[in-house]
Amino acid sequence: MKNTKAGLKPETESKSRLLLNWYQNNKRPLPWRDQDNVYWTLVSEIMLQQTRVEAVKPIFLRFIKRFTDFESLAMAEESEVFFYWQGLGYYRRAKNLHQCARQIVKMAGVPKTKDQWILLPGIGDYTASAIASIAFLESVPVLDGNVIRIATRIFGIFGDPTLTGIRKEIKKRVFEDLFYKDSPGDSNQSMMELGATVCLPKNPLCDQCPLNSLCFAYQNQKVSDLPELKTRVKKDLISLSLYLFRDKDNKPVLGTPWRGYQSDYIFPVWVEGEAVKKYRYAGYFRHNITNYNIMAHVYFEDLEVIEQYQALAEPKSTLLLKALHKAVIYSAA
DNA sequence: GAAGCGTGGAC
DNA sequence: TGTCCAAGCTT
Repeated sequence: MKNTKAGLKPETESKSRLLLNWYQNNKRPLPWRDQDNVYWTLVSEIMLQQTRVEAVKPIFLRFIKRFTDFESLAMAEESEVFFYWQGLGYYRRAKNLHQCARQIVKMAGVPKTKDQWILLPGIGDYTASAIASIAFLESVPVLDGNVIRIATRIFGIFGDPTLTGIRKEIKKRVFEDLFYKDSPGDSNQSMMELGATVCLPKNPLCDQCPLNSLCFAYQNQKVSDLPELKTRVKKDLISLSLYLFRDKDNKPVLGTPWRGYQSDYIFPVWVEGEAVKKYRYAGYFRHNITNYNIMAHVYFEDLEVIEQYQALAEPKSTLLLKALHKAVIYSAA
């Protein structure tokens, strides 16, 4: 009855051990995985917040090539850090990561424990636990979207997982049954890897799951009913005017009179007095962000402002790139 | 506790 | 095309 490399016996082995064994045989090779580089671990964990692995890969490689370590990142200008963040969204993460590097280089040494990491900007319970367990082997479990999904299915935990009570129950069951305390880094990654590659939100690959014979949802036909996530609020469709113009310093600017959105990186604010300028209408496009579906109408001052913008080396949001594209198409026609 | 915060890919 | 959503954090 010895265990083979193909798999352990579900009847006799703990779930945490089964999961760890599955992970060691099935983990994806990732640029930041098994590298013993705290800086890389930090950068990857921040980039992976609410972002898919495939989207992170190329940007991570470019980022660490330009900013090779904490010192290199700390010395950089914020605008250049934003530039290398293009395509990931949530630019506040880049701002906080940059600040992390600047704080860390001033410290006596790199933080080690979860309690130390969580004090840094943009690092919450999940990220602090992930770094401490993966880079320093601190025995602390993580609770992210993947872990919540696999745990609610395996144990049959119903109810909104964002509620404190449900969350505590998930955490308890994970700690008791899924987390392998002697191998915290790999154990945490084993739970997340299962959620990311097998226990998918939709159409999960249950026949490939090492825990299917022990899974409540699979055994009771409840896989598509868990986790019980609350439905999102319906997004408002808004009409928005975007203006490409030069400010008083002759610098190209994207302006909008709308102040309903709280990101001055995505929507630079309207400059008072610009409304008196004459604009040409280039057309419209759709842009969907988390809480709004936007119908954007593009106006531009003249052809020169478009050329100036294209020559500008500063980072451009996707919204700005779309607006520029629309103006270029119009001009060429 | 709930809302706000981006982007690109899958379907 | 629209909808969903992916290794969360902050206020």
